Amino acid sequence: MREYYSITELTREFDVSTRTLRFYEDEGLVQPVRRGRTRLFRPSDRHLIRQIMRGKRLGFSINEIREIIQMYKEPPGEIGQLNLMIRRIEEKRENLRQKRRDLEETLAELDQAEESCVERLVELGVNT
Amino acid sequence: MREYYSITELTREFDVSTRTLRFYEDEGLVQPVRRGRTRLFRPSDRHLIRQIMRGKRLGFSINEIREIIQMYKEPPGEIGQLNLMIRRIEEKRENLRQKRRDLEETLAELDQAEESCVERLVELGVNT
DNA sequence: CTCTCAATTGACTTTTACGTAAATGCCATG
DNA sequence: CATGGCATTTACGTAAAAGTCAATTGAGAG
Repeated sequence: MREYYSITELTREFDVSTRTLRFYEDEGLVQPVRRGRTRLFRPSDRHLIRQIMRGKRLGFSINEIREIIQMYKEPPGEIGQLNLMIRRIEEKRENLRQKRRDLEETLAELDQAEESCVERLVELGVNT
Repeated sequence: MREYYSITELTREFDVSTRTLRFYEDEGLVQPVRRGRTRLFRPSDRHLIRQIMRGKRLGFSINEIREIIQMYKEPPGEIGQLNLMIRRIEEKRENLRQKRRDLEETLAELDQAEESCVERLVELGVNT
């Protein structure tokens, strides 16, 4: 496992701009270490970026992504906090399950749409 | 089946503002008929709004939603257009399948996170 | 040391998706 | 008829998430 990644390496890997990665740093989503002023991203930062991109593709806002990332971290030590955390996780999961339903419905409708197109194509093919 | 819905009925049903529905009209996503200046939404408009909301929950932009809605419509009559449409639909489906993978991964990680919390809770419970 | 090139910082701009306010229309009800 | 309750239009505002640009800076090659 590599120890450090440069910012441009990661911009290439994830197809984002340096501006974006710095923005994520400003937002506290990643904390690359510094050698002088140069950012050195560790594997853990890289993994976080992967999770951020996933969140983005799913349409989560930066704040929501921040929340989700919080959940991946070490569980808190206090019982109240733990219960709160569990409740939040359950909420997010329900949210994701809703997205999954939306997704399946949309896929189903697109299947239908494609079928209509293919049928129409067959009709046209037959009439030629 | 109801013939018409008022704008406020729909704002309540979908929990959006009138501004939003008018915005969707400006964007050409719905075309309610008019009685005088008053908008009358038909069942088809209502169905479109449902699809729009689904798209939004999945993180699609207005433009992407517009594209998807295009796909649900009557297939075009010309062969070239049909083939193009089919290709586009396939692209969207691939896009959705990616989202599904993202979603499953995120759900899996949240499962893990919750488990960690519960374990931690058990430890604390035992030590008390 | 100088040159160069990538990296950084900070400021300003842009796009998307609405929110909000003001002024006004339409109409049923007391 | 005036009052309340939706509706409409026009216009300006705004938050999120970067994009863009300019001015520096630092580190390594020669």
